[in-house]
Amino acid sequence: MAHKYETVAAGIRDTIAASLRPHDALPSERDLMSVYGVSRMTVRQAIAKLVDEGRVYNIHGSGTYVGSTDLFLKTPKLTSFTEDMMSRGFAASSRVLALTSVPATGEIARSLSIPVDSECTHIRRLRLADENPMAIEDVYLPREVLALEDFKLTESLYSQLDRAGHELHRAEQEIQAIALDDEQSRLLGVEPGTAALAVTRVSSSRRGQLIEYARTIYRADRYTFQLAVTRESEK
Amino acid sequence: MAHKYETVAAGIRDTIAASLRPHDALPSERDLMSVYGVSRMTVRQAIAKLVDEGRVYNIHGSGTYVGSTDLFLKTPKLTSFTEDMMSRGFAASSRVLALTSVPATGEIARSLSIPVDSECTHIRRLRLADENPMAIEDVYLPREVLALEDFKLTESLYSQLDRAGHELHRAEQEIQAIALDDEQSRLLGVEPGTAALAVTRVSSSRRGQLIEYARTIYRADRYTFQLAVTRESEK
DNA sequence: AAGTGGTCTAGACCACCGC
DNA sequence: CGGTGGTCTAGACCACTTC
Repeated sequence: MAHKYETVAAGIRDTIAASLRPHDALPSERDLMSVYGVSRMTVRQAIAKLVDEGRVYNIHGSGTYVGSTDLFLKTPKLTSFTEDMMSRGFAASSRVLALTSVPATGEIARSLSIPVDSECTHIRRLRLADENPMAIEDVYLPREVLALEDFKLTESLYSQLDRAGHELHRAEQEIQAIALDDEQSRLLGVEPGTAALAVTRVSSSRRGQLIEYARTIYRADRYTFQLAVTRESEK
Repeated sequence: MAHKYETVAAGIRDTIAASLRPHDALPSERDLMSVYGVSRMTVRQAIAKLVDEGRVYNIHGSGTYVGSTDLFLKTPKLTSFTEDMMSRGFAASSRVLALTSVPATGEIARSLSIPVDSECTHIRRLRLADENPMAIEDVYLPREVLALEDFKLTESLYSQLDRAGHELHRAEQEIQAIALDDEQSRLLGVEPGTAALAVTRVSSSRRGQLIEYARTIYRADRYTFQLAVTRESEK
């Protein structure tokens, strides 16, 4: 536990779990200062982290309160399919359908800011959750990021990118509803024309370098997208 | 402009717009202190706000940099349909399809933590963007929150809730892909069986009181959901 | 009026990056 | 090694809620 505010945040989490119920008030920030022997700013940083996690909320002038247990979703994070399935309680696996080098189409080139027809590594996988088809995933990477011959089937894509110095940090996603074509429905094991969720993602490194263009098509009956939002209290 | 950090943030925004390009470095925090005549914490608070907006990013030990212009989506906020359409460049309007008092179904009662069959105000509207059908919206409110006879067709639902002391603050949304049934497709002006996006939302006040259960069905060809995510740098 | 969270100051030291 | 952002202190005053 490196930083003090993390220690404080962990302590508050434990207090909540042990003795507080939703909408109960936390001790005041000044009380927490003396309890943990830290300055007020450190307490506030700890509380800010808990707010970000959705565990507590503030009311100016009144106090800090425990959030409702049922509304406990935090803002979604950039995750791999495997991580996403784990958090949903499934075991992830996959079948590689294609592993090729392809020229970038207009859409992919524009999204990754690379020239049209420049070489990309394309990985198409059928993604399974508890051995059942869940999604079809197409990932495109500029050859400079990961060359086809360097990709290892046995290691997760993200850890290979990490090792190559292309750690992902941020992504923009677009979520659409589509109707499955014949091939997609066959792979996912549903009727052609069935509705499905399509998530298009462009991921970048901390430095803003565009790394990955991915499109994932999920079975609508097995996958939904969840998301907590707050009202922008514009100032 | 009440607070200093907002003034600083606005100043930095202007600087970026006037003279910086993506991935250019901002002045260091210590420089910004003297430029704006504020303490370091105030500078950091301003930068934190800009990071939240997706305009800049930090690299520890190196500097603060301007974000890519094209990836400029912030995390989605809790908005009314009208606000959402405005931000997408459409003029919103609506046609009320139904305005009734109904007993809460199991799903709605569970979501709002009220007894099954307790009375709810139900508002069903066809939502239009630039006069074209965009979505069908069903909103359910506990009678205690807003009684049927108190609802005014001429005023936005959210401002009525505000006045009644039920200001919305947070919501959880679930996004699904569905196939439209006959009635839905007729209202939206598309073929039956077409894929559509369904967003189910449970909204609560700052105090955690559950206020609103809403389900909105969007035409998939006119509406997509956009969302920026970051990788959880777990510590 | 008392107590709460929100903003702000003027310092300090640490962890990391790049030369 | 110098400069950067990240953490932290010990105060202060302000804005808001509650009684």
